[in-house]
Amino acid sequence: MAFSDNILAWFEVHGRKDLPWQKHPLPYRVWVSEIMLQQTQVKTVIPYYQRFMSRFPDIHRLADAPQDEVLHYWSGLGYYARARNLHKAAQQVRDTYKGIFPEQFKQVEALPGIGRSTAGAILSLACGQRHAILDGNVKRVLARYHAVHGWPGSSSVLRELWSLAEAATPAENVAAYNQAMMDLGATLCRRGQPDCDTCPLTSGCLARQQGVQRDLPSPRPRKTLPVRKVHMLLLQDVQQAVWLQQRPPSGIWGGLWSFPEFDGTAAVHRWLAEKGLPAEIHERDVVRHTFSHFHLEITPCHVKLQNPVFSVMDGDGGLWYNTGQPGALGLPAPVQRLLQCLQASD
DNA sequence: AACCCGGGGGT
DNA sequence: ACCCCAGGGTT
Repeated sequence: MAFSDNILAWFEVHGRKDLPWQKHPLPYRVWVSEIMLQQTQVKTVIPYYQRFMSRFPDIHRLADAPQDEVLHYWSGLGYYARARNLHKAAQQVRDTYKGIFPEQFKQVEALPGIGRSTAGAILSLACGQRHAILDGNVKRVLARYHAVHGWPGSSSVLRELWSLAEAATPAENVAAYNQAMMDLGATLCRRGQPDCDTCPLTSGCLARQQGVQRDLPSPRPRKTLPVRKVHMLLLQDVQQAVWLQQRPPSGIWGGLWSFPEFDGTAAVHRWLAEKGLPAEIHERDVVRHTFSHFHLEITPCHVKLQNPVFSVMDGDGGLWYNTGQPGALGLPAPVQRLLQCLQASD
């Protein structure tokens, strides 16, 4: 029995077939789901996907929306470049392809945020074209089945896995096969506790035969993360609105709205003095937020204004954010948490 | 605290 | 070809 027949037979019985993006798998819906699923698990994605699709039901609605609103619907998912690229790509599809998602692999892969695996996933799942995919789940299944050692992020291992993925992809039923591989990796061939006893590939799995399934795929080489410290000014006006500034278009939290940042308390005092604002700062407990490549230690500096602000504090790309009637803006997860702390303490 | 993730961009 | 970057959730 061929590898793919085994997978397909398992999928018939155990595969997930009623995920929101599987009901009417148009390219746009599969595209949005694949971008959300790139760094995020299915369970987390589902509510975001539902909200996103009800606000942006088609490519035109997404392309025509302001970026702030796209980021608003992405807030909390992380990796905001995904949302910025998705938005930009929707505009490219609108302007270059009259709003119709292209069905040529090269054209799909050329869209921002779509690489080889995502292009393959969209065109196989939505259009039935034969393309291999290689997301984290498929990497894990293949690395174990063929006992491929080494970190999948290195170019040699990645090349090997792509070659195995291409070779395993059947000519027929590619959509079911690709979905099945992702499901198998997500539900049975898990990273921590693989359920080899119920796996359809158990007899041919080399890692299982060698008893190394828990060691594959090899983990990424780790470095100790540096710590960056920052002071954030939580400036609250008489109506409890909070001053937020938009971050630069790229980099951490690109395009999202956050508190003004400073190197230390002295810099916060200087900023307040420039604006003629009172200088009574209440430092809160440090909040630690971990990124992939550093820890961020945030010292929240709470300042509550007693008098209405008459000066318009523009020119800073800022706004007064009213938590009672929140606008449609992108907010990073720690900013949302700090805003909730403020509300709770009122 | 360590681990996972698909793609973009710089050198 | 080989780095680094990015943000959450899960274990």
